[in-house]
Amino acid sequence: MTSRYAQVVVDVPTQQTNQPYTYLIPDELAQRVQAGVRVLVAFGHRSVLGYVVALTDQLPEDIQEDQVKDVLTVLDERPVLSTELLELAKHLAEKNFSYWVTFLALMLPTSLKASYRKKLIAQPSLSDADRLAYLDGQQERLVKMKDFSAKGWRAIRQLEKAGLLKVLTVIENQGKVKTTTAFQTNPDREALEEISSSLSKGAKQQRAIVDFAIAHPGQTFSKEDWLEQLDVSFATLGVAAKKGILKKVAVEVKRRPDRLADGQKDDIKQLNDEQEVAYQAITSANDDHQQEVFLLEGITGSGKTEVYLQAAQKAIDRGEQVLFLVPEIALTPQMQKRVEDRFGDQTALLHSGLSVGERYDEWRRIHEGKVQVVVGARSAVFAPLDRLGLIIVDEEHESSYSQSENPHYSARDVALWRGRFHHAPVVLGSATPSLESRARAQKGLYHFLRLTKRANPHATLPAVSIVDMRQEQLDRGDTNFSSGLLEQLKAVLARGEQAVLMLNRRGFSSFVMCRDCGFVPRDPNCNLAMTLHMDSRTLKCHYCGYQEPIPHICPVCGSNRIRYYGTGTEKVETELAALLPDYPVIRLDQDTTRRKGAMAKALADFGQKKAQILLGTQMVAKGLDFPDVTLVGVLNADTGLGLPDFRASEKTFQLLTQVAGRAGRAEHQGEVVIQTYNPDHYALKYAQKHDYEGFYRQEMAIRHAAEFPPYFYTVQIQCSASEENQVALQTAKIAAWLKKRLPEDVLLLGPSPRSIAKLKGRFFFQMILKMKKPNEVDALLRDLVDQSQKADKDFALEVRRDPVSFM
DNA sequence: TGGGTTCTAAGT
DNA sequence: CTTAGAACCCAA
Repeated sequence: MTSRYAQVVVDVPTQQTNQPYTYLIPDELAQRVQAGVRVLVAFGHRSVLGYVVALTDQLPEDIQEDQVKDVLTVLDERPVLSTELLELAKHLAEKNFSYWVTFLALMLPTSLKASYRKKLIAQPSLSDADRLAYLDGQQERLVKMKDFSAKGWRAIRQLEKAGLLKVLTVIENQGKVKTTTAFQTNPDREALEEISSSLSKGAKQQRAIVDFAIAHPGQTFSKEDWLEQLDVSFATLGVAAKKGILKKVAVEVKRRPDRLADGQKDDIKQLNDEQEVAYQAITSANDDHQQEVFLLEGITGSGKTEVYLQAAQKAIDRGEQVLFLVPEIALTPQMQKRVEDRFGDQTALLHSGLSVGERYDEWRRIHEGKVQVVVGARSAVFAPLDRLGLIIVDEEHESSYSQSENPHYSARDVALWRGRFHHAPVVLGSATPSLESRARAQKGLYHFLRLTKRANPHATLPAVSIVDMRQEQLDRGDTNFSSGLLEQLKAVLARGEQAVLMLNRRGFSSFVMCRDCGFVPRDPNCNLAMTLHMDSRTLKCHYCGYQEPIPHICPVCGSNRIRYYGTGTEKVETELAALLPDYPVIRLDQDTTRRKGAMAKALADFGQKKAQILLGTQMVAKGLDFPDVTLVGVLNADTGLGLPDFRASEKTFQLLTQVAGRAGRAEHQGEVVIQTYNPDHYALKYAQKHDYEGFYRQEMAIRHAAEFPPYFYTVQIQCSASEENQVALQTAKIAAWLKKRLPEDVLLLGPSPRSIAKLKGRFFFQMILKMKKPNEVDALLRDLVDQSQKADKDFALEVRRDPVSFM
């Protein structure tokens, strides 16, 4: 029994259209209209793409039968979105102050997104002049909206009204299927034998083809296979096709992203007792089909990956699928390789580095159910898997899991949602869990698992030393290399081992620091590092807007060496070349890795020991595993601490722990040198001792006292416009409007300008709300978003729940 | 979002 | 009085 109506969410991302509309399903489309297919529907005075979110036999109460229009066409043979994803999109739109349709579109590969075209068709009485002007002299023409001005379109509508022209809306399906030429053998044996007998004696190749065809009746082989198997040319195959021995056919080939697997099976490693406990816990949760979330806290090198992979294998063995999320796939090539080695062709890869075609094909392999494991970055969390049995979120603390542009969402939260939906266990893994997750484990909301030993029993944790750069500067002047680090570096190089040097350059933010005592000016209200604004010659707090002039003398020690802090990899490279002229350096930063594949090449070169020194930004901290690296140097641990963000200590601790984990992963003892102007900072002290738990306790106490997450929830309201006065004024108005309506226990901080007040010709202001209960102000914020949308066009407002950074 | 309607200011 | 552009509104 088919339904009468379809509930359709139309591709018009606005507040007043953020709801399903009811359309009549015409009889001839009854079989094809299902929940999750894309359709073309008439909407207002035009045709738009829509997503069928449900089928129904009932009309909404306030809608009359005669108001309902027909579904015009169906674009998909089978649903592209499952009921799970339809529901998830709705949930995310509500939670993140966005639109249902925005998330529906986000879940599909770009090639399935709507691309509207107009088809102009000349009618017989159209004048030649008009035909030339609008149709290039053709009978019909496909055009985009922007091909004509408003005036042009008005003229076209006039012609349409006069019956001289027809205008149709077309939706272009951008998903192009790639094909290759193949040849199918004639299944008719008798016909083949007849052809065989008619061949001349000299036609040896044709005879070989016929014999092969008789041996493999009705089978299809790609042209490459033919060329290889029979050693014939493409032209010969063409002749065979003409004779009727073969049939030329087009076969679909799926574009695949580059594989890193080299055909070697990744060995299944013996789990140690801690790994075994974790593995058992995760896989038995899978047995009961109870939804459970695991926080797997394991020091660097403790073999979390092996636990993931074996748990994944178990899920696959019982016919379930695995979703494996990594922060940025380009930065974790070694992880990608291990998954591919272990699971081979059952794996699909999804991330932003793929071409549109590759992405579309990988998505379709998943959609067609040909894949058991999906590895990917943030957006892969929407992979169309319908038998999910395990979700892994590796490095769960990474901020790249949160999308900071519209629509905002956190892939980690989506993973938890999908885990609940499928009753599948979710494993959040990290050496340095986010405080939020660790606190939930503390409360018993997550099952807490710990790996405290390195998986390689011969590998020990590196010895970490902290170098006070204030003293170094006094002794040796302005330098990026302390004598201690330089000495150790020379020793490592002499032994033929390798070193990783990290220059911490997080964000664009700049701040002021005293070179003598390490003092960083902080604002008196929030105790956060203030950001340098050269244009106004002031320091500003980005939470509360407090500002003061740039000091010229350090208020603590009286030194005049208090100034802007920041340095680049290039500068360091030059200094390094002067200090150690005989050793080549591989540089890894945004400049050197912008080109596709440049990163992988640099890492491969380092792996083959073409250079002994790897110098880079934070990206060297992630997931690299080179056995000969025995020294890690952090040139400036402080930059992270100076960020205007309450997470500054947490991020610094995570980064230091992570980069320290690159040293001594095999038999050699590793060493880590951290250079800093704040040698007594607790984040550094705990990183030195490899003590995450200690850091966690101290940081939690600080967050509690300062009323920050995870004790409080935060919402960021960001306003922007092209005129500075305009934003300032509007934001102040909104702040006043909010203050009147906010419940007493919700705190409003700001408004204040962002650290980069002007970006791409727009000015930014922000406000922060702090509250005890997560959803206290949702209705109010929803209201605010609605109103701002209707107001001034130039003025934009974004609401971000639990922002990862307050830059 | 886009297309229609309506309002407004400039053009003949 | 006509016309072009901007502002506003609505959609099953």
